Amino acid sequence: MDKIRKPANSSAEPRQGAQAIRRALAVLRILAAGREDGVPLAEVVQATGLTRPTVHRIVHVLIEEGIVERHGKSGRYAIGNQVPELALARPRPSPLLVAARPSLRRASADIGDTLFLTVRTGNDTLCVDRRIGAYPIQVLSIEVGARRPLGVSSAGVAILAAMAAQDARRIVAANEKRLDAYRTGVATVLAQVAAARRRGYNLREIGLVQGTKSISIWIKTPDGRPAAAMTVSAVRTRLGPRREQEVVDILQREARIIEQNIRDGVA
Amino acid sequence: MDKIRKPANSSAEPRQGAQAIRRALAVLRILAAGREDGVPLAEVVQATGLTRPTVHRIVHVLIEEGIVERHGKSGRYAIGNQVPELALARPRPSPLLVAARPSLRRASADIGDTLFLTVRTGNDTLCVDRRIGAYPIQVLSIEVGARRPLGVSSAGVAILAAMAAQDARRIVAANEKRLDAYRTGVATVLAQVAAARRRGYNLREIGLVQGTKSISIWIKTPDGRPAAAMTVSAVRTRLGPRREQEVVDILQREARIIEQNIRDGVA
DNA sequence: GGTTCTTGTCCATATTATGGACAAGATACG
DNA sequence: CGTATCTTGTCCATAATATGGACAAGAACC
Repeated sequence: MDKIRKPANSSAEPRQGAQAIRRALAVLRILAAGREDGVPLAEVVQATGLTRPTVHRIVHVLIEEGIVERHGKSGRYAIGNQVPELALARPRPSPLLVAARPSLRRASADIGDTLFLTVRTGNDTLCVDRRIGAYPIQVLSIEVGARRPLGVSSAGVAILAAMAAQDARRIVAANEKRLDAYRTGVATVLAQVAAARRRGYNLREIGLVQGTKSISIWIKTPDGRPAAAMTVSAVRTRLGPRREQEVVDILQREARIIEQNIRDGVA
Repeated sequence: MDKIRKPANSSAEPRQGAQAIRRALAVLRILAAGREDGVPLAEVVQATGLTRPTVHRIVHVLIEEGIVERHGKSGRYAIGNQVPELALARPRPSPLLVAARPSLRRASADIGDTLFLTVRTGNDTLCVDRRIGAYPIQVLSIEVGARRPLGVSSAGVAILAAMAAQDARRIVAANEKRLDAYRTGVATVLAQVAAARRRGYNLREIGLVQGTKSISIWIKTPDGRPAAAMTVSAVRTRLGPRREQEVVDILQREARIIEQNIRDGVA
């Protein structure tokens, strides 16, 4: 009699026996979003959906291990020294960054406004590169290292727009608890995603900073899933309809080149 | 009736309720020592002292979470992309690095041989900076990011020599299982530590690479505990007794300056 | 086509992590 | 200066989780 076997863990069904580790990582990712300033315990509780004793325990164990630090005055929790230390084990920049570098240089020179490269990491977006353009007014709101729930930033909406609608919905739903903090919600995000999907790129008329406008173009890996987005942010007056189209053309051209580089294994 | 309270967790008694998380971190640190190439499962088992099913489970959960990667061909496990991503949350270089930078520049210029800055992290040493000197023959064996059990590298011995003998013994004992891989052992290491303590710095006549010689000077934090070491490595012929003393003088001068910078909070 | 590696999986079990409830500081307010 | 309202910290009985012994399946080597 044949035994019925599970299909050899085909990367979808979650492996069990490590709840605590997964939770610790969820906590870490929330702390990462707080950058240097860190995050108060209550906010970690809210964002992860875990109970307070659990978060407290996890965070304090991570402190003992040097993975998390606590800011003296504020009592906020932040990513600790050991994390960059562990990161040193990977000396080389990510393949994506290598593939994108020449394009970023070119596009930044051609456009002259601030250019961001934002990757998807789990349910977050993470800004991994920023190029300042030649034009004297630059939008510098987002810094390298900035991490947000997918759906909050212009780049995040673009990335969601480039995946199957169902996947996008699942991710946004998973981020629901975290969206409040950014004054948005599941419905708003999904509407933006739908609009971006129709348009072929994402346009944000009202940036996080008043009077700015952003254009985001997605970048897909060979398997067809979006891995990143390039975003141009500028004061609104710099991005009239005509120039908008110019910028979109440049970004789309470069996005295709980056995708080609990834396929060719330029890394 | 007064309740007897534990002394408010004075940083020594280990907090419990997170065995799995601690184990996962132990695994990560071993993987970090493997750098890009990674580490086979069996070696992680050996180094951590955990059972194989446990390590297997931990490692695979970390893969699902993107914290660990697996190298296609070799099947070795290595630190994954998400770790540097998390590290981006700490944009600023460590205070120690800031405090040490000018001294490294000066010492490298004065000495002309390869200069390393190595920090202690847990029970490991981690090379965080390397300066190539002007002399045409340079010892480049150790790279930035290299991680070893405390006691294996010249810098590690120096750091152990600068702490209370008892603490040093405890750390070396904790690393016992990992020392085999480097062809050394508890007794050898402790002998080297004792010699370095007497001398005031560490001297290694036979470097990991044949025909090289290393000098390591420790750097202490204001609380008196060693946090790092500066090491000069050169071909043996470059470091006769006279020049050895010169190099030691320079390194010791700069070590004191770095310690002063740390005290003054130059960061 | 065995022999010896290393890696992967299963599952009963004991150990561990969990979270409700309570406590203690901090900060604001009348 | 008391008390109300936060946020953070701790305890401990209990359920649920992680554990590891035993077995299985690939690789690699001869």
